[in-house]
Amino acid sequence: MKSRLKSPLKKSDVHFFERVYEIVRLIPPGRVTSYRAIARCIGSPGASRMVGWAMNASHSEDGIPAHRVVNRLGMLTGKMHFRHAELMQELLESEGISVENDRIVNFEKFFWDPYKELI
DNA sequence: GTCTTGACGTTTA
DNA sequence: CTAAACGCCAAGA
Repeated sequence: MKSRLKSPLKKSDVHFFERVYEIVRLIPPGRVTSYRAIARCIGSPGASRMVGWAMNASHSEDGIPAHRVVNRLGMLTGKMHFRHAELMQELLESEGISVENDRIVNFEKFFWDPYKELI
């Protein structure tokens, strides 16, 4: 078996978007995670931008809680891509997460790491 | 094949 | 704190 330090699957088997969606769907309500954590769980730690890109393409998908994905600082950088700019914050607050200045309060407390949870 | 685009992250000034 | 420059990597043109 050849060394595959990055992707555990062959290139033809890799469905980057689907993997992102699969993980995002598993984020529990009231919890959040970061683009980098998802990318790292997939096996491409440096593909955090792609995770965000996958979210951009997730509008046609169903059941994707994109509001639970923020950047490493807990900032709602992607709120502008929702139907309304404030929808992301509203969804988070409806799940008990406080947001101030586009940043999640006590981000570490609500952070959900798929790499740890999906062992 | 090349080139551009990004809901990111890190570093530097 | 802001601003800019890189690096990163998958997808589309």
